[in-house]
Amino acid sequence: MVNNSYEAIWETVQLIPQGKVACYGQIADLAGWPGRARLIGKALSKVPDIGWKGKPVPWHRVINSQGKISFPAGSEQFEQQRNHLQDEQVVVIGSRVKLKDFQWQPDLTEILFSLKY
DNA sequence: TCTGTGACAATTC
DNA sequence: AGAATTGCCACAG
Repeated sequence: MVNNSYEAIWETVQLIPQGKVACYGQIADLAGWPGRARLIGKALSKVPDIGWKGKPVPWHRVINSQGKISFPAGSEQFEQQRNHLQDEQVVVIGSRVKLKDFQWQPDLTEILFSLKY
C-alpha cells in the first residue's frame, strides 16, 4: 500500500494528454493541493515502477514553471525525460520546452472531472 | 515533537 | 538569461 496523498497527484498526471506538458504548480492545483508544487516532485519520485491502476504514470510530461526539465542536464533522468518527450512530438531545446506551444490547457470538462470526486 | 528535505515557484539582482 | 534568495508546507526519520 502506498500513501493515499499521492494517488490524486498520480491520477492527475495521467490526465496530461500525450504531446503536452504541465508544470508542477499546475498539477498541484488540479490535484487539489494548491501551492504545493514541491509535493508533486516527491509524489513523482515515489511512483511505482509498475505504474498506477494498471497504467503508466507519464511523469516525463511534468516540468517546472520555467518550462525546463528539473533534472541536471546530462543526468540519466534528464536524458530519459527528454527522449520520452521527443517521442511524443514535444520539442525539447537543451533543457527547455516551449510552454507557449506545448503546455497543457485543461478543458472545463477535465477541470470539473477533477473537482467532482 | 523537531528538524531536514525537496523532480517547485515567485522575486530580486 | 541565469544565479541567488525567500516562501512554501507535507513528508520522512
